[in-house]
Amino acid sequence: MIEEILSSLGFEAQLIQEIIDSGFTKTAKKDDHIIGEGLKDKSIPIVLDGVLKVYRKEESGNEVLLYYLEKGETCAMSITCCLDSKPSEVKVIAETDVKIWMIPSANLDRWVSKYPSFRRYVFGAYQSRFDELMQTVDSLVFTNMEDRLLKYLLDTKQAIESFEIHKTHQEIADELNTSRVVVSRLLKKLEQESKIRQRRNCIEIL
Amino acid sequence: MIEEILSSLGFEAQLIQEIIDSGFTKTAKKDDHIIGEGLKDKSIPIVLDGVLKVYRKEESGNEVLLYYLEKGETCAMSITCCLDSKPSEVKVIAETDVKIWMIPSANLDRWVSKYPSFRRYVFGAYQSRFDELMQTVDSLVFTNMEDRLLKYLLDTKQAIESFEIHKTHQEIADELNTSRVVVSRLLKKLEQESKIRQRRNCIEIL
DNA sequence: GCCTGCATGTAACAAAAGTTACAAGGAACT
DNA sequence: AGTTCCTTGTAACTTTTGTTACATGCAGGC
Repeated sequence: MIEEILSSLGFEAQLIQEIIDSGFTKTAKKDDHIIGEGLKDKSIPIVLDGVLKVYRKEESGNEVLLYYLEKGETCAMSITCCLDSKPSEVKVIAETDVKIWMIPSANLDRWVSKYPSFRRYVFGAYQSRFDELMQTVDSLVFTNMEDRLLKYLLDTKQAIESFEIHKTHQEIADELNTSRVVVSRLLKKLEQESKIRQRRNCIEIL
Repeated sequence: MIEEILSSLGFEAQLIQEIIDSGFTKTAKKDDHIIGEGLKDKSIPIVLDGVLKVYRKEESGNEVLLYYLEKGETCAMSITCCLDSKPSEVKVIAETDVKIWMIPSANLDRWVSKYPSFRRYVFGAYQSRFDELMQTVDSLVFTNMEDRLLKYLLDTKQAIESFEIHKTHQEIADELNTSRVVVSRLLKKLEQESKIRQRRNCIEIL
């Protein structure tokens, strides 16, 4: 499985071998912490299966969802954190049960130097994360809460590959850093606009 | 001057020579467009002197200041944009008169592969930009407009290395994507709190 | 069936930010 | 000095978002 994914990322056979020889699989259950909370693994995660979610954390405990990481993707944050040995103020949580390939960060520099495909992958990862962050900024600066919520629902649908999102209003409020009442109010509005349908613990995207 | 700066970035002598041989100086006046508005130079800018500001742009014309780039810094966006040949939705403007060293992007991949110091520089640039973006996200999600404005003033003070900021309320409102009236209101409040002093066209940080 | 706990709905209010409109003050120019 | 333009101040109001408090409703265990 790991070979398949690495190969689909365009990696050279030799690089694939090196990655397989030096890394290991890690599995985690839904809602497990992958990064943050003191877990400063000196490793870069590549998602093999499932979905991770990346949060920005504030000292005072507030947090907000930045973006999802899907199959084949990696956490650009982790790369620079590892290279710099800096603790990051992000938190990574398993959105579903996940399988992750952990690459010890010691190899990174050598691989970037040696393998064009790895350079492409790493720079591509940065590009994707920048794009996601920019979209996050957009929705924060330029849109109201209703549109932000709708974008969140669509992003989630995309990440979990399902039209049914099993979350409570409180959980959604936490990810958007707003309050449950506001989420309930706006979901009701979206329902009246026939963009979603609601059941207990479940929102269906139409 | 360019040697001095490149050397202060920790670059090897040979790399410095290559950069000097393959790039060129570009000067721009305050308020000139460096990137955006169709200028898709296939080049990476390194700031030699002065300050650049990087905006996020929306289709509908709205925009918001993301961060400043100071001496020795580069635009991480440009790097990935060049590597991917993707048009970016950012805009870079000269905050002061500036001198910039332009590196043709064709050399990037080779240098990243060949020079450890260049890898460190590029990854460091990404790290810094991520950090700045995270702070931008923080001020958007977790703080009110007054604190956002104060952070903006302090960041600006830092970038231009002066306690006196020569901008109108309207200009500040544009950079924060809010309205002039709101800025005037909050600046008055900050003045009453003795955090700033105001004169026409000038805000003094206390 | 009947608790109990969690999830959702809703009203009423408060605070923050955005909008419109107009007044007033300074600077530059004739 | 007087005119004009740009900048800032301010009032009054609307809209959006957040808060508090309480009601309703559903699901699972006893």
